[in-house]
Amino acid sequence: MVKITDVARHAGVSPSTVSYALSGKRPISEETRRRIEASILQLGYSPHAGARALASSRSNVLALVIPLRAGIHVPVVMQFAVSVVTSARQHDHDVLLLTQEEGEAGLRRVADTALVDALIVMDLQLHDARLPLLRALDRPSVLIGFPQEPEGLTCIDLDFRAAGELCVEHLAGLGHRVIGLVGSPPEVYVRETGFAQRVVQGFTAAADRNGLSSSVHPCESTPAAARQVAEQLLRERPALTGVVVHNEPILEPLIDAFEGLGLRVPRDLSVTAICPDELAERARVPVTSIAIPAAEVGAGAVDLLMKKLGGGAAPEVTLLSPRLTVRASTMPRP
Amino acid sequence: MVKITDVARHAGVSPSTVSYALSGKRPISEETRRRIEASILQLGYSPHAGARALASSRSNVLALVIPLRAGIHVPVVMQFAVSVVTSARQHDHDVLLLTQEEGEAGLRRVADTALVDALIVMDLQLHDARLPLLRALDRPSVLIGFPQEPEGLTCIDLDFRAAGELCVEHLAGLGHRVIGLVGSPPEVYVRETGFAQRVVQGFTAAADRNGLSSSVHPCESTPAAARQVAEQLLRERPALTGVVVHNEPILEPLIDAFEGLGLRVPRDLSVTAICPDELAERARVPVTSIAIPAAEVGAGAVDLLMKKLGGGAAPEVTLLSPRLTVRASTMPRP
DNA sequence: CTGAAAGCGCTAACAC
DNA sequence: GTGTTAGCGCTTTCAG
Repeated sequence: MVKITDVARHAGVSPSTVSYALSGKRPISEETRRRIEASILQLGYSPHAGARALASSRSNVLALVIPLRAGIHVPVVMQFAVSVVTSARQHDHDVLLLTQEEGEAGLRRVADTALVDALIVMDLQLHDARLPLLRALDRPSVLIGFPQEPEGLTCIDLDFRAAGELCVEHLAGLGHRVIGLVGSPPEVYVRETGFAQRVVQGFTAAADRNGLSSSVHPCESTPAAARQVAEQLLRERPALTGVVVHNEPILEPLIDAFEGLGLRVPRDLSVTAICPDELAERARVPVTSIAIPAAEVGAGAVDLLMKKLGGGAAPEVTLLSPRLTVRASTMPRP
Repeated sequence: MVKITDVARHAGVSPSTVSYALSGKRPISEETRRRIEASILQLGYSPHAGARALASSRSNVLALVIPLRAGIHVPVVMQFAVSVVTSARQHDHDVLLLTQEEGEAGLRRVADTALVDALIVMDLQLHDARLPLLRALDRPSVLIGFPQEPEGLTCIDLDFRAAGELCVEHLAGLGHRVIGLVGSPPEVYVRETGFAQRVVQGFTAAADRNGLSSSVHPCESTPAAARQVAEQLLRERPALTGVVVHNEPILEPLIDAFEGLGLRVPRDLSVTAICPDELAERARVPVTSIAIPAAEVGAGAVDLLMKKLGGGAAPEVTLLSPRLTVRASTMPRP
């Protein structure tokens, strides 16, 4: 193995000069720098990560905790992960993958052994057991998602409240006056990440603001439940012409159910959703939707972490603005 | 930060004794071990990963390269990844996540800097550009999937040939005499991972062995193509009663197409597939299928790597036997 | 702008 | 069964 002393000798300089040439932490004469670079290339030198970590107390590795819980949409998680890795690499960092399974112990382990410099945690519960630990850890962290109390933490996610509002604004702009939100399963509104509640808040607020008649319908993620909600909606609110869906698995079944009941989308009923683009695109009728900007969130999380690692302060709350993509499932009220 | 000398002093032993107590690399008296463990707990000691890596030339980290290519089924990739992480942890290793994007440079980087001890590479092309590098690297690696020439490498995957055979045996056992394989898009048979070819080989061999009349139909992954293949099959092979599908996206569309042409599944036509269970389960008619045993493959890959890291020899080829799950889409020939 | 040298915290001979 | 100690390869004062 070729080491820094080999390079130094070969270039006729001291090891520290090579080190500084590599890190840029002090000025090196053009001439010296070129000689060093040539030697590195010629000898095929790569600094030893462990030695570096030991001497500098920086591993240049980030931990990424990915969720395993049922009900999460896997492709989106993958998008987050890829985006985090890509962004991390741009900051000369690597990414260590942790599963939710290891829980607090895993976080503590990689932090305490100095395996990683910082952590990114996805998929937070409103009252996550890991929060106290994350607050206490000597290493910075960024959370993707929001717990009940973001105090003392750094969180980033799509602004789900604004997403709910934006869906309503879109429908209102098309002239719809009676709308419904078909939401996540009831239990999601109780525990979990709270994003479901925020969608409801945004939906309701925007509906009120625009003078729309609105109603909210939590719904299990089964076709049968979707059918039931569709029937109920038509029965109770015959003037309904707009629906917002925030429940990935039943997007298609719900549309099927409405069509089975004689409503054509979008002729009789406009449908918007908060869901991954791929799902919205692939539906029988491509659905006007707001996607989770996984790439932006991932990159943003890394940027925040880098700022903190650099000693800077990061905002506790970072909300990304939703963007609505108009597709074939919405049109002006008949 | 509390270090090994602190623990040693606190426990009244030498640093090396603490080290050996931790690694188990030499016998420690019961009494001493207890004192050390108590001190570790009391002081909250965690060994510094970098220092460890430097002194032992072992980082206890594995690299996992995940694919990004279009056409791969994301949930399966995630299953692999989770399984690798879980298995690695059981061997006291962590997992560094690399994306395909970095290519050879990424592999070289993490290997040369001694960031990782070994590598797992997913989603190999038949003639993968990374193969020479993997063969030359001073660190062991395991490939999930098979290149054209596995010589000098260690590969593991589902036995796709046996999977093709098993589907046919199942249909033959139900009395079907005329069967077809609806396969992956044509281009997949040319480049890519070669698993598609192996399914065809198994399918054809088993059909011949059982005296069945068989035909193979590559198919684009679009509903339109699926419809076309269905029509063609009915036209050219009116006696057809069994179909094997090896093309995830069109599994449902193909069944729809057959039903649209007046065939009921499974009454008139038995359908089996090679695809993730979730897909097979969720179909309109739950499909008898062979899944990719992602958890087993991931765990197997880690086991092979550990064997190699331990200085042992690992077989070049490890094929996992397919398991067929009977669901509602197959029944005896009418 | 460059060098010398003292560690970083741990492991693994080597000694007993 | 335990202790002593020499590194592992790099970074970073301190000195010039």
